[in-house]
Amino acid sequence: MSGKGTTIQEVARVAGVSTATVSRTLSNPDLVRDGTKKAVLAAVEKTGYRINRAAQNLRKQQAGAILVLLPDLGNPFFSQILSGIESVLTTSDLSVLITDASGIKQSQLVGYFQDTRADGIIILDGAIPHGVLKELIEVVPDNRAVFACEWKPDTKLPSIRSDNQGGAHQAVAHLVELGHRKIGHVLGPRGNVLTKERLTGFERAMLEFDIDINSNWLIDGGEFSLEAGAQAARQFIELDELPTAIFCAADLIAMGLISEFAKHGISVPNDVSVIGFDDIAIAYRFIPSLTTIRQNRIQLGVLAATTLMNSLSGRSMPAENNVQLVDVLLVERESTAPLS
Amino acid sequence: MSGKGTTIQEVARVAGVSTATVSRTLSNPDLVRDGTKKAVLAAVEKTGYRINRAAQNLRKQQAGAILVLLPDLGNPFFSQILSGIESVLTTSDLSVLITDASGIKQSQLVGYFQDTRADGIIILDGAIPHGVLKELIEVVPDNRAVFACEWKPDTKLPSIRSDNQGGAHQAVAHLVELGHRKIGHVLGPRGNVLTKERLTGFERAMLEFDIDINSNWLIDGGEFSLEAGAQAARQFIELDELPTAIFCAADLIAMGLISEFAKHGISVPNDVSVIGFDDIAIAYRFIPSLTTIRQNRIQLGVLAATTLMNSLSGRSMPAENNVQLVDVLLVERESTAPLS
DNA sequence: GCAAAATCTGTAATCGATTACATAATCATT
DNA sequence: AATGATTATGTAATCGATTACAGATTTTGC
Repeated sequence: MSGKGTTIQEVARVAGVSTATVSRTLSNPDLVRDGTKKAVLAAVEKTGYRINRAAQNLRKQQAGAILVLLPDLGNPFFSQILSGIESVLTTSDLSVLITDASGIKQSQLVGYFQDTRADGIIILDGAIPHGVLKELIEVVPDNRAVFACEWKPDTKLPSIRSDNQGGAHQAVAHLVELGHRKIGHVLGPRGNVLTKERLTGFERAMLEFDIDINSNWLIDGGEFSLEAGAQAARQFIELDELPTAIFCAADLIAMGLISEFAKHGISVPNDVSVIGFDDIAIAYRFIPSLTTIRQNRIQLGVLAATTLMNSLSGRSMPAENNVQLVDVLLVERESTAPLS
Repeated sequence: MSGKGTTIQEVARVAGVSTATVSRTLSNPDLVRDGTKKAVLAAVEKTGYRINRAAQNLRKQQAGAILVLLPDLGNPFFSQILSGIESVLTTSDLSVLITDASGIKQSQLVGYFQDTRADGIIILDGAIPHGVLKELIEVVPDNRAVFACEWKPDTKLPSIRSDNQGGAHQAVAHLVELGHRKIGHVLGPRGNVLTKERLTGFERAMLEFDIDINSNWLIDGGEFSLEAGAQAARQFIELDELPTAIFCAADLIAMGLISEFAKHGISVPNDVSVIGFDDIAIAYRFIPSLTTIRQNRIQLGVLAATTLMNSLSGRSMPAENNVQLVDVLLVERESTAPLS
């Protein structure tokens, strides 16, 4: 009944068997005879037994938890990915530890593994410093880390990501279809892989559509944030000529840009069309509602968690350079319009 | 050097002392002589020893983690609170487990304590069902749970919350100051404590300013979400007369409302002023930028974590019905304007 | 310099589950 | 019914840290 502090010994006593049998019944039922099994389960029920994770973890030399490393807990982009991760991991007995890379010291990160607080890690932050990652990989076996969303090009950890190039390409294609040929691009953080991929997709599309890239219209946002977009808007305004359409590397950038444009009397989409990337929740309700490239964030989370779980349980060894690409989707809304 | 799997035994051997001394040096240095201490620390350094948490937790009968229960991981409102919580707990050796109430079954929640995966819990979800909470309180000692942001009126757990009534009052006062007297209110989820408090603040202010409340303008949003706001807008539009100002129980509601108004040609703040509650990041960049009541989310998180930590470590017993009220702040932006 | 008090350190039990190995029970075969 | 093969269960060591208790060492007071 009480359940308070019942141990496996207690259950064994009640069921009239040894602790070994109780343990087997619970974790490897095939090994025990039906009658015994029933007796044990009855005893478990009666005593309200719950396993002691600390003891189990100590014995099995595991942590029972996986760590999720976010670049920024404050960015709404990540919450749905977390949902996806959670939904997978809670079906197993793994807990989810979440930590914010911004505040963390590198030794802390490695520490999670060294003192067995985490069995694996999902890295959502491609900006993780080289040194930290190197140290991490020394301590953490290959099969215990995966990248999701972002990644580091020169590592061989598995990576789950959206089709960023394809998305950027779709964005440009959409703008071209609307008649635009004066197209700008606000990039994300310098050096970020997503920035690079989306830029590559942008360039490929421009080449394909035979449009010259005007380097004045290629603006370095510096980060995936509202303020980065606002800052980019100010830079655009200083120019002699504005593009007629702008592809932003993130929804937050796009919204910051549109907002700052609005403050200067530049109207989207009348004066300029803007397309974002991500499709965060607010995009649909922004004014104007934001045309964007939707990332399937739930699926990114689910795949990352599944990949890690499988590889932890040894069910499938991750291939080196194993990349899972998740499709993106153009969502047409009101921030883009035909060239008038 | 390696650090891989060095145990306290190894350190003891290297330092030429017993494991007891190593343990004491690390967790209770006052008990050991300076010379010995130095030798032990040198050995720790040399071997790269990291404590094994599972072993420590087992022996100390603790989990080394606290659980944060969110109503909805997808809501950006919570991320900063998490930052606050994290910042406090990582300074101690506690890990942060995060879980989403929406998907969780009640037994799972209690399970975190029964199998010693969590030492304490921060509940950010006042909508937690009565049954679950009751069960939780039976299992979890009083000093191991705190409410943050939301709470249940009929429990005596400590609670850290914003001054919701005061905030609502400020919101109305702001509107009245701008000359408005036809004031509406979009409520949050039915039965939610925040909804009630903010409604009470609204009513108190209206009474104080001697304005009758028009029940047509009191609209039940149903949840704290963009769609709730949009739905409320549609209800307003059906009415014979619109209020000149609307206080929304959350920023998301306000933005949904404004967005839907815009789709119907109703302009904010020209046709109607709108004020929100929370001051989430996007509020400043929404078009129009949103006048709102700012909650100090970081501080809410910090206080919640600090309160729980103190009470876990026995440093301060939480008083029953211990409520810490955090001040809110009116942030004037462009979604409210003088009555024309 | 010596006894008593105070401080430091070591021995070994303990936390609760898992599992290698040994033993017991059951089954299959002739 | 006897044998060997198979399956089920029990015994006890183990994971790595903490801590009660005892024993050793140092300090204090005179």
